[in-house]
Amino acid sequence: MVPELPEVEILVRHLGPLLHAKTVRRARVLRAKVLAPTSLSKFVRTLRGARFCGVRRRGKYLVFTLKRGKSAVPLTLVGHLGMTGRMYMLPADAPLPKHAAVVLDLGGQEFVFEDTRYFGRLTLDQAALARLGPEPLSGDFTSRSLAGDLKRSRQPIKLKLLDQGLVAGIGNIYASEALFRAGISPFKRARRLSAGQVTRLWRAIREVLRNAVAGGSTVPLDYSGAAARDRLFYFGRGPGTPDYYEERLRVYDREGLPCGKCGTAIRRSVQGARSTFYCPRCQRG
DNA sequence: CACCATGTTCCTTG
DNA sequence: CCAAGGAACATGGT
Repeated sequence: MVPELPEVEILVRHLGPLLHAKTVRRARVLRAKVLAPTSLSKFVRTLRGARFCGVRRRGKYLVFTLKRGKSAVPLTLVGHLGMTGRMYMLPADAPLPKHAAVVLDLGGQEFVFEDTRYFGRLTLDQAALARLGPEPLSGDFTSRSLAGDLKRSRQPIKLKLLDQGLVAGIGNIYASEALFRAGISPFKRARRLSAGQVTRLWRAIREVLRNAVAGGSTVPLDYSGAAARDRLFYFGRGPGTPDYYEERLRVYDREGLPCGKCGTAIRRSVQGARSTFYCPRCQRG
């Protein structure tokens, strides 16, 4: 499962207390690509001796704040998990994972950023944050602003929801889920949504994301992915157990299975080279 | 072996 | 200038 806003939110809450007040003794970079555009030497130089003071989330990004010595200006480290990224404290005397990209020595503990596909980032560059639209769970994201932004787009609404400049943090999974919840066809052009549909979509986006955060908060998690199933991103103890999070997804990856509302088989379609899942009966118009 | 999945950036096209 | 579409990235799984 690829991390989206809820998964990053859960991770940030988990990491906050673990990193707080820890000092970076040394930064080891095994894949300089994930630092881009920051250079390896600048990254290592800047982080050495810096002390974590906060972690927050913006869209799907993790934003770490650190301070060096007595300097009043905090420095910012921006992380993104891409598709397969993981961040966690390496268990004592565990070997480094095969695709470890960055390891921060915190003195007796090691913080690891691993990423099999290396699409993720851990960088001093903040440019990506400036391109993000409003936080969906904040007051900046309103039904009115959403309506205004959708009016300017001819894209199918499913694709538009993936635009991080429209609203930050929705990915392929929750885009399908929000549209199902709102009862809107993924193929409908953004500008063609009625006022009522925009309001329903706005509400559905917030509910779907909030529920996922709540779901992930109440379940035992495995942040490293070392277990047979990665519990951070499956949110549960595995297939067949009551808390298995994927079972709470209503349409994503459920092609051919009956819709929970009407029993019609869920369909899969491809939009912009990505899978879209929807109920052809509940999501007309 | 060929091909797919997938978020973001970059490049091209309209 | 802006919206939109598609390739590229990297690796493991099918």
